[in-house]
Amino acid sequence: MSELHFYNSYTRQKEKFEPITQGYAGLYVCGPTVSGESHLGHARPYITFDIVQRYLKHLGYKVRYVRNITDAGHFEEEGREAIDKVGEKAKLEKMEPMEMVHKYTSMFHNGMHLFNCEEPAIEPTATGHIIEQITMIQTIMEKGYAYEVDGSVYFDVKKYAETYPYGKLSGRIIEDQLETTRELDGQDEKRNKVDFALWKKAPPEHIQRWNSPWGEGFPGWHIECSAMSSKYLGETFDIHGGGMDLQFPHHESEIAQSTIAHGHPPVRYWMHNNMITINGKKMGKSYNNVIKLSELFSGNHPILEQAYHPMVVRFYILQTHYRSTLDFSNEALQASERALKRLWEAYEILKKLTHKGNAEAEDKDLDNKVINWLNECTDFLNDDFNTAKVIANFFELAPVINGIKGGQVSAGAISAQTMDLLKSTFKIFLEDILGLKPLQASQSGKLDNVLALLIDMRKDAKKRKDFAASDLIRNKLAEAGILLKDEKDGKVSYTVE
RNA sequence: GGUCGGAUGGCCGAGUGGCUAGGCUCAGCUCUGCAAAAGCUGCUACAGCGGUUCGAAUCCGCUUUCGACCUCCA
Repeated sequence: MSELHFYNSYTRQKEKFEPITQGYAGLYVCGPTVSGESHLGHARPYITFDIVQRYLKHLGYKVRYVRNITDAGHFEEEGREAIDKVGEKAKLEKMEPMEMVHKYTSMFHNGMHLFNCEEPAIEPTATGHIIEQITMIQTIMEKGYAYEVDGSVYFDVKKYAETYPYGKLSGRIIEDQLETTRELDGQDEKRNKVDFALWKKAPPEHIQRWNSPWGEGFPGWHIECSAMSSKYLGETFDIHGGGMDLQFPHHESEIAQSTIAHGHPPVRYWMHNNMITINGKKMGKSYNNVIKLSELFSGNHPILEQAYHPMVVRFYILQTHYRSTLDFSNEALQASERALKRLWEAYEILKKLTHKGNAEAEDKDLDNKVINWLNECTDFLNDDFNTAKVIANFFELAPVINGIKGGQVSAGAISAQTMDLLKSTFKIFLEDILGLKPLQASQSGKLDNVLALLIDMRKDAKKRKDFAASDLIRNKLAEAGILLKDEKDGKVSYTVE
């Protein structure tokens, strides 16, 4: 595809991306609730939408990427008592809510940094936008779609559904929702089970509380995203992203709130990433099967056979299309680790490769293949961000690069121009768009010098046919995580584990 | 129970009507003092049963089976 198309969850089909304002793209992604540490499952949306954001920029759009931090009390919609997740956890940890929120926000940021996810342009917090949320709730009340009961305010979904397509995004039928209602013995303040809270009265023990026209309380979960996205991206913006599990009720509610408050739907394109599963089950708090990011990176978890580098995890996620489920296993991660190492080494070799021979390609057939593999990468991303296919093509190219270096492929097989294209495309796709980095930082010159000495000593030993000595050097270095490789031309290179 | 989505080779995973992705593993070969790395070659799969079609992993139906959402969830 020559233009960007991607799957719109709202219409359930792939659509061509046409921004509201030519040259600009607004992207809102539901961020983390910072009442706990992020886990592997959380990594997926942020890596997925990092690609979206990076690719839009690559296409020349000026992107405003907004990702919120939920630092105000979520509460259980159907529970009889409002449970403030942030406040409850803070009490458990004997911390001020803000202290705890700061702690987990920092950890989240650190994780994102390790994954090489670019920072959003704006990262608004729910607690920083209480006024905006109250204002929006008031607007909805004025329009007659919300009602107050004893200090809490609820959105009237039943009334909304009479005029608007409630349930379209998540494929739900309002009547079913109403019928399957199991009333909670009249203790429920809501007119209908389907109604959701916009504002919740704070019980006395509740830590996080703000003044409002309805008394002290705290905002509902859904309203923060509506208030903040419209504030920073406008009443209608281009793309809203998040995990599939947020489709209902979160995103459905966002649509309802914004539609009433602003008179039209808020979002042009909805995007949802699929879940990461573990043994076929979604990774999530309620399943007790989460692997926290710190555990993943340290290997400190019963399920983990080893530590996994953040880039390996990123690569592993990108090898699967974002709308497919992705099952965690040590085997899969380890395969990704080997694959990434091989690919990256080919890239390092490519950087040092200089074109030899005629400017014209000696092997026209190969030259055309290479050009085609490179050009296809754009088509793949244009077709619903298919990073899996992009990566597959780079694995087609790796043997060509290694072959040129190893002499199996003639140095002038591809044209000088193709060589340049190869180099620039690797850089643009691997680094800029896929956001990959080498597994370890480049080594200091000091290590180079030390190794040069050892390599020389080993060379001498080999000359004397003292293989015991040469193998000793190689084996000891290998134990230390430094692998020597004897190149064809007599040179010796090394890689550090 | 309702709604929706899957089931692809030893493992992971692309793929929507013909041109049999890719990765990892495994085996053989080349290179090497031996290795490692790299290269080459091989392993040809689409849950089952029907149907549509000249032709289906890909479309339709049924069956089996797994999962997601319906409550907080990325």
